Amino acid sequence: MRLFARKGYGSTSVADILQEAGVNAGSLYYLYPGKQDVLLDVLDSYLAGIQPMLLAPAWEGVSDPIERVFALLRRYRSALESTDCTYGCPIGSIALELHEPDPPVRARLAANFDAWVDAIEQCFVDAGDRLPPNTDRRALAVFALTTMEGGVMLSRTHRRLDDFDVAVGMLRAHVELLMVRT
Amino acid sequence: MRLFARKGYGSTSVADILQEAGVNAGSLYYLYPGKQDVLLDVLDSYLAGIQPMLLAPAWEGVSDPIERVFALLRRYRSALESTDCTYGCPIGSIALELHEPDPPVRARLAANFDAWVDAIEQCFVDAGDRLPPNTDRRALAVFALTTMEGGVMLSRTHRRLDDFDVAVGMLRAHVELLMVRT
DNA sequence: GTCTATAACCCGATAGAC
DNA sequence: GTCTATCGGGTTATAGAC
Repeated sequence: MRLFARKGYGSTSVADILQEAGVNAGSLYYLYPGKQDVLLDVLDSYLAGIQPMLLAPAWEGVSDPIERVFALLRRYRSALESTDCTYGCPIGSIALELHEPDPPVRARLAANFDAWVDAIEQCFVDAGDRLPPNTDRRALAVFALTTMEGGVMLSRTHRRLDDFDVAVGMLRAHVELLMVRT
Repeated sequence: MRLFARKGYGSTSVADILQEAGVNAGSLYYLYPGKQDVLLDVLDSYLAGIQPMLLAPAWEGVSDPIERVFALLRRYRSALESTDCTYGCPIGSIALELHEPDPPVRARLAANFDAWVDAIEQCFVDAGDRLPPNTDRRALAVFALTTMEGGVMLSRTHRRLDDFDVAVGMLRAHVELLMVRT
């Protein structure tokens, strides 16, 4: 998980994994048919960890549903900040690294995105009548994800937090415009 | 350019390039010191092509500056549509594929993003007083780029246009909310 | 289950003839 | 300038001892 996040899937060799794990080839291939199955396991772990490893820490002490959206985005900001903007979202990185069909991999990437969007959609649902009644809360959640992923991409490229902050700032402006107009 | 867009940089071998170009190794290495220099040249070509190859066709018959923003986004939608959502923005793909520092590559990716944002910023500037006077037009342009890149990422992963359309729809909603409030 | 050694292959890059 | 042939090294995966 650590290696795929830092170097991507293709640039991580099996030898890298063996060294990082302090294990020899025989052990890995005893557990996994091949390298791709390690990735599948990693992606399953991300999915299983969304609630306990991502949302729970991000939302500690934050009960307001709208603020929870931005508290989650702040987690990604912290990841960028603490790595000098070298990595943000590992799912997004692998998603754009994937060029072959690879259905099992893509299905798990999609499941991760879906779970993320589900959680944020629920925040906007919980916001209730603070948003106009006809608000498409699912669409807002998708928009939050595209904003985060796009912001991470630009910040990683420019090696500065600016673009991420600008994108999230615009998202907040949009949500606040919606709320004002209720 | 074609290969890097379809398969990414790492997954494109020099042999692939030679075959696609109908050329032998000696010729390529006579012109380029190595594979990475081919990428640099490709990225320079993208930059040089932004106006004639991307903006000009997108904006043919579209003079309204706000509509030009969405006409450009429609080009990316077409790219997704005509490839069954297998690729969208080649610059974004390479940007997230890049994990080493690689300053010369990153500088060119950044230059491509900057040129894109510059062009869209100019659209929002040209929109003049249709937007509130204190509108941060640069921020709006960055937001348009993150929306496109995030939308492409999700649509590629899900292999459907939905997420791209939702993200762009939200961006349009935001711009229209701004215009209504003038 | 874990080890070491290695098979089989593909990679980027080079040498040297023409 | 372009060709063919190949070098040296890294890749995933496997074989077989323990």
